[in-house]
Amino acid sequence: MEQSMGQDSVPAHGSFDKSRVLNVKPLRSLVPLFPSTSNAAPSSNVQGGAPFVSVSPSGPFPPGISPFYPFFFSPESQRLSEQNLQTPAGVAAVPINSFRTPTPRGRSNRGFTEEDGYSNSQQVNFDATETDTEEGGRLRSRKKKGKGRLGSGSDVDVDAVANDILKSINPVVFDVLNQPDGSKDAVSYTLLIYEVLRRKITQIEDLKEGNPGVARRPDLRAGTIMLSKGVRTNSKKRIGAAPGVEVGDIFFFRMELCIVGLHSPSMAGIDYLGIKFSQEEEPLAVSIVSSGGYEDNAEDGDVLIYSGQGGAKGASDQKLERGNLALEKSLHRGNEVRVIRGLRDIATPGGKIYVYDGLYKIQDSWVDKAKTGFNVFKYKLVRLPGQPEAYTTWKSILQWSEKSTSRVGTILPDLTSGAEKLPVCLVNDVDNEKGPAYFTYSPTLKNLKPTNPLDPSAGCNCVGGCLPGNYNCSCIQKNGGHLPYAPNGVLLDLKSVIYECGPSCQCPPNCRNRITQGGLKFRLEVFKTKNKGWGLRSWDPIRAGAFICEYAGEVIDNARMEELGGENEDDYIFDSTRIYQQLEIFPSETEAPKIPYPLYITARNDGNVARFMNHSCSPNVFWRPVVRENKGASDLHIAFHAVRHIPPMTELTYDYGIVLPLKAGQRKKKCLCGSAKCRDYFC
DNA sequence: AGTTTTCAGCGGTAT
DNA sequence: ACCGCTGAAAACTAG
Repeated sequence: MEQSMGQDSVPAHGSFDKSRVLNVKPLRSLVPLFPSTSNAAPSSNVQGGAPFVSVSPSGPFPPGISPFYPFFFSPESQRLSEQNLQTPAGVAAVPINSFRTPTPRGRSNRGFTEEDGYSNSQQVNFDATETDTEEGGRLRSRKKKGKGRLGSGSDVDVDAVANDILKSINPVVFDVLNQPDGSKDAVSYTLLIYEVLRRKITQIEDLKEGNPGVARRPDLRAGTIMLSKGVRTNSKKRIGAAPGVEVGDIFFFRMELCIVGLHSPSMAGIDYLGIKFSQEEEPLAVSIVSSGGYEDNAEDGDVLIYSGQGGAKGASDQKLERGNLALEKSLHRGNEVRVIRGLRDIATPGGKIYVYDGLYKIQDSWVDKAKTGFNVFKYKLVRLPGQPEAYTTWKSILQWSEKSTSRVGTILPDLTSGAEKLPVCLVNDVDNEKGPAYFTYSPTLKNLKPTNPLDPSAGCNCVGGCLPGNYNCSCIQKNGGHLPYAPNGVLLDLKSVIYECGPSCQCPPNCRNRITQGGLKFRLEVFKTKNKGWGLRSWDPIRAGAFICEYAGEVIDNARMEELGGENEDDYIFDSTRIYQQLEIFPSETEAPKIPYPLYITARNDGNVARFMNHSCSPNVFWRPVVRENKGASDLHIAFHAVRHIPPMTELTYDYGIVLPLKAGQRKKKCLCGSAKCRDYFC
């Protein structure tokens, strides 16, 4: 049964209403910094040349390319936004044509030179004419494909689109990627670009029905394109940590490990330095992926018994060669080996998740007999001390799932009192505070006033659900001709407004165009942070683009909004009119966000988990306006999605944005996000 | 749940 | 240039 979408569901059943939690003043990350005065110029707040710009995620993309996340921007638009730093709202839009302007050679190439000595065939060339190496590669892969995939012209589409996407990346990004050593930014950019490519390819493939039986692998296609164009980081194989990849980082595809330089083989479990490349006399192991495919076992979280490779699926003895030899040599050498743990994730259907578990050393090796009776090499790896928790966090969560009592610091097992499909627990393991201030848990928007339809229609008629390629679907039309979500529900592209199906549509609740209407999909918890009051995090891994929650609360009008400034300040306001700093590299656009109309929500008295999300200048969550058709009018909601893959127990944060100009009496808050790109305050 | 099918990087070896 | 190996991943089959 579908969860009530009513406007005012406030579950308060039983004699004790647990949704009213103890009365303690919430802190969030709000510490008043300085009273707003007219000359409190934020000059010192713009660090690292990152301007506050008004960002519209819909931007000058060529036809057929819908931008995915707001981190692509043409050099032209970037220049404009810098020029218009002081008046972000008045920036002129970049004409679509300007996108097509050929990037000057020197510019587009400057990110990739031969200085790493590795990129012989990796010089970036996004021009329509392909390089020799690229041509060769494509011919070769065609040949390998043989009879498959005949006549589908999909390669042309994909390559053209991929080139257009890569061309639209800010050259500054390539400067970062081109550093011989990786960095957090480089890893982040690489993965974001990969997501864009992969999803775009998914979308293209999604459109053409047919070709059943042909394994479409957008993950591999995207990876290949990036590797061939040199859009990657840590391309030099090395022993020890891969700079920019942090212990605990999660990945959903083997190709992701590859492009960030964590583990280069696309399939094999052991990565090693061969004799040729290293100056060494012997091969040395660099990293392993432990996926449980062999008869491995782990004594505890810090010890791993890893099986060697080969042996023809257990039908013959393994030999001391390749990866096995490298592991043996590394045992004697005592060098560090990166370990990636592959896990089966229940939430990800049929999917695996890879957790970077940090550096290990090989302590022992022996020959074992497999069940089939053949020889298997075994290696005992021990985790180096002093590294952040990673794999053990997953094991802890598994334990909590089995019996909730084993979790220390639990205040409430479910602060929603059943209002959500999944419980949201309340935890404090840092001090004695018993919970945030009173509020009523409400998963939906109250006081929602459907307003003038943006694009009048009676809703769609897709009785069986909206499907890609159905151009008769009015909802698909409003989204520019395709569904905004992938089959697994992640947001595929980032228009300024997402048009979902609504009450007026004929499609069922499980329609793929109703992703934000199904309630929580991840087990979230509200927890006490060390210095920012209460915060929000997830027990489950969250993939980039996944829907997390909407901003619930009471919709208020502009007049009421004015009252809430100054003395009566409301720390639980969502204000769609704020100005947002570009996310990381983001931003693209120069026109203001095209939200249909200003939306103000207060979650002080009524709200959902979103009210606990703290601000960060380097957030891992972003929001999009969602419009749903409702009896000839439009409902507007705010949906939060993951910017990138978010490991379990990582705090969820979004950019609160800033108010320009500050209202009378309104104060700026000292930002405690601690990110390297912190702009010191927010509103 | 198992099986089948097509994947793509990279070390090693042969040109 | 090729060969061959490989703890992938999706789709399909069977139960």
